[in-house]
Amino acid sequence: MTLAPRRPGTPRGRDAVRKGGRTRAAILVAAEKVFSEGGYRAASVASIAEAAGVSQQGLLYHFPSKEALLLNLLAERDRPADDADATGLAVLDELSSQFSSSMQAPELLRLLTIIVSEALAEDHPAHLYVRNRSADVHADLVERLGRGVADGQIRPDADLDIDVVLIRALINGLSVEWLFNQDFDAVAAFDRFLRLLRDGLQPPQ
Amino acid sequence: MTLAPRRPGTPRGRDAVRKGGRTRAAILVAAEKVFSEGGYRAASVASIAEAAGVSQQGLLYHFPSKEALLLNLLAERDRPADDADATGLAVLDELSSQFSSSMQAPELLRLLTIIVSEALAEDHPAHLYVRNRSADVHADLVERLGRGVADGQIRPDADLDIDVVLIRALINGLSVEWLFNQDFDAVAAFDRFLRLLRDGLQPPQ
DNA sequence: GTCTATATGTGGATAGAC
DNA sequence: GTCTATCCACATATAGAC
Repeated sequence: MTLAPRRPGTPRGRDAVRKGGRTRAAILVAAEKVFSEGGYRAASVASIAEAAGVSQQGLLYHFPSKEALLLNLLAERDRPADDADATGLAVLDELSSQFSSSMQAPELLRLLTIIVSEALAEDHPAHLYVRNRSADVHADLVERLGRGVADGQIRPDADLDIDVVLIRALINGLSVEWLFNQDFDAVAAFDRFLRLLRDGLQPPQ
Repeated sequence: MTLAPRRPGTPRGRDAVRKGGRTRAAILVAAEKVFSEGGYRAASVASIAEAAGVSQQGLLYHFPSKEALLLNLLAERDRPADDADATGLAVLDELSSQFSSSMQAPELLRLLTIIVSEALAEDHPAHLYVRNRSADVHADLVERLGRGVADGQIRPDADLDIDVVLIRALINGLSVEWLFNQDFDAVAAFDRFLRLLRDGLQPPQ
């Protein structure tokens, strides 16, 4: 629908194309779908191209390699929640609602969950990405929970590093379990854990 | 070293070969190693054969396909602990020591952990295996914990299905975390969780 | 920007000799 | 039981036309 002429390669100044154009967006949608089915290795560039409605080489014009496609996809979809700013025990409530939200986008959840385990291999294209992402999330949670120690909401002898590992491990493990078998209430299970943890964090009265 | 003649295909009656011969055993050892690195899909039959010291076709004489190799490996290595017979809250202590033991065999732990997520895909050769194995473990834990309800050790309103999901999800999640980064004490983290859970299971005094 | 054609590699599995 | 030789499907990526 663009009537004015435009030189190839020129960045276009309209909303619809602000992030790189229709085709590129369609490829990312297709990549999310196909990568989420069986991870990076099981997916082929051709199948993603087909799902996006372009040829394989049309795809490779926008992303120079399969690896670059995955990394761009992660950078674009795996955004940290920008409203994650609770501190102290309120972090636990925030985690509950974030977990609940993540299950409203099962395809993205499945993509991220599968990639984490697949990326255990050091030669996996997302190995460093997952490692850094985990470390960032960990440090952020420890820091924000830690502010609850300062104001006496959390007992001073709490080992927040261990508890944050528990939180992150459980989110990952429950996601796997839920992706395998959706007839249990993963949010209720997570909330059960958060109650147990809260009881363990509160100072003795 | 077998001096007596032996017809091909005849089952041999000696200890060293009770389970199928040296070559077969060497192939299973190699398969455990290679599959544990990056899962089923990333492994090639040729690389397993090379690690076992046979040709690819020598391997395929013993296992008719890559898929059969994985399934045989799982059937042979993923044995349930035969001394898992605790009941009530003692199940939690048993789980702690089982988890600790599993980390003494990091290669097997890595194999099993990676396969679980990889097998989320319905066309994965181990999909049904993992599904059934999880269900069996789940039912067994619920049953043995449940006997603690009968004798008043565990509060009668406990939701053991949810708590067993937490246990299994956490074991998987902590395994992933530990395989990524071995400089934290995964057993201490698991024990911390088990203490929280125990406090939540005990009847109000 | 998107395509056809193709280079190049690697995978799993079969046939048949020894 | 183990090997060599080979087949065939499929994968990623490049070259170049339009």
